[in-house]
Amino acid sequence: MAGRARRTRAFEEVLLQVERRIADDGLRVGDRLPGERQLAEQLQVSRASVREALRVLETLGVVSSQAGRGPDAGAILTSRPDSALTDLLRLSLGLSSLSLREVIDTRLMIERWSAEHAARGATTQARIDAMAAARPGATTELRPDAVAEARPGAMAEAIRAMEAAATAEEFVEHDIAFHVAIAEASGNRLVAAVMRALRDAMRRYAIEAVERLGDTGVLREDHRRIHDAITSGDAAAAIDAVTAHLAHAYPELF
Amino acid sequence: MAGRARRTRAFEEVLLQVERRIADDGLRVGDRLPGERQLAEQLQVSRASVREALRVLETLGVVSSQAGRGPDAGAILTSRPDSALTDLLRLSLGLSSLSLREVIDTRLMIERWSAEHAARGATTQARIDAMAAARPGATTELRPDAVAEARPGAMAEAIRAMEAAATAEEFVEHDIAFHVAIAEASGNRLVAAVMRALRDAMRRYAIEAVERLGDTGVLREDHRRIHDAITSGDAAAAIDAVTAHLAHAYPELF
DNA sequence: AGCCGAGTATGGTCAGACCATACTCCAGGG
DNA sequence: CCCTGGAGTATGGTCTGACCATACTCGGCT
Repeated sequence: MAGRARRTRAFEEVLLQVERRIADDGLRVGDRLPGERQLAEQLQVSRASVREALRVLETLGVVSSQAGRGPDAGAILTSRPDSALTDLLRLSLGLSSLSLREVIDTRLMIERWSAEHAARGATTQARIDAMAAARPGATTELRPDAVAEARPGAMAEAIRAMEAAATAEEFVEHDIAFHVAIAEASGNRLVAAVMRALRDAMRRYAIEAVERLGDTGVLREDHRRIHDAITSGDAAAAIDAVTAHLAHAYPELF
Repeated sequence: MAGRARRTRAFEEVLLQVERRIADDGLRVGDRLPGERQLAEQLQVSRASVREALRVLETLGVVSSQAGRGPDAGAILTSRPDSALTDLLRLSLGLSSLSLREVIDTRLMIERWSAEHAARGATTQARIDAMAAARPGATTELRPDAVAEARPGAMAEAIRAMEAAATAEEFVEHDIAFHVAIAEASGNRLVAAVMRALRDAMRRYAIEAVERLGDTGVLREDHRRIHDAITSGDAAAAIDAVTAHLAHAYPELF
């Protein structure tokens, strides 16, 4: 080893091996990884190094650890990229390595895309409803076989909740639910995950924006327009509506 | 603690405290965190727990650790969300929790947006060139104060390199560089980071697609069209060109 | 049959040691 | 005076071994 590139750390080797094992053994969500002690012995590293690798995988939303015994214990493969994305964006914003402007521009891109595709998909809403009926609960887990994560009534429900919201915090909470529902209705889980992460990371700024605005009437009216456009399958109107909505929410950036 | 929610682990507490310290002390990229031993004593946890937290932050691209002594040693705050995004996407694809279709649809969204904004920004290219002249090197670090990461000649350079590529791997390498350059030319670092992550995570599939295609003539012609549209500031043409390009690269998905 | 406690496998945490790395500083020679 | 080389040291990287907390498993007792 010439030494100009840092020697691979032990936990990185574990990471590689675990990823290779996932690919080679065709491991799927729900499968279990070997225990920390066993993995340490197999890979000839200390348990501490194995733990660091598992912590990384947990951060990336790939595994979930559970103490105790039985089928649910140990490191289980999962798939929740949302929280990793959220942490990433929140910390990047905190370090000012991303400007609010860039984040909101990105959000506008995603909102327009989501609204368009949600509207286009509205014609097949009946099919989605039928599949959604089989959903076990409000799990946020991304499941490989799910065709759509969309909860049919989620958008309307969020609109109602916003009417009843007493504080900016409450309002923003349901506002996030509304916009995430649109992204989920687009049928693309990656886009939905990014939307969720963006909104979670921006929560603080959204609350400030609402407080600065004072009256949420304009925003609520926007939501109704967006909802109507999507449910009636009018993609062009949906795009216009979300664009106007963002301009209303962040007038200083437009 | 009622116990229904798992007790916070030690490293999570460290994570919270470090993030709080970043916010409260106004730490910026380049600043140093206390050493592992010192942090462990301050927070009354073991060094192993501190290390697990640092590993998480490193995964999220927020810190970078360097052994030894001096100003560059220790845990330094950085901002490289790209690799975290890449790992996230690659592992999600590996676990089949995201379909290739979803990833490519997302890519199309970003490509269209990037091409459009890169074309719009082409008129201010002279200004960007001037700022780029002051760039120290080809660092991939996201710097807070950078207005644009765009390297002026990057697109043309990648096009030339693709002409000379002998293998699918080589071709894809420069293809990635080309598309990332477009995203960087849009001036939005978050979008550029997502593009880079998408392409890195998809590298394997892109190589397969190129091999399946056999002849890269169509793709190379597309690249020229895209480049021309962007440099001439024709946003509509740029959008059309990238859309056609993606359809050529993945005919089976359109 | 049912319940309850011992056993045990699993992750969570800690303490302490040692190694590798890379800068700092100072003594000695040129 | 400057330069060079080695000792000193602060930092991350790794390992060992221990103990705790949790939660299932199993067997024996009622």
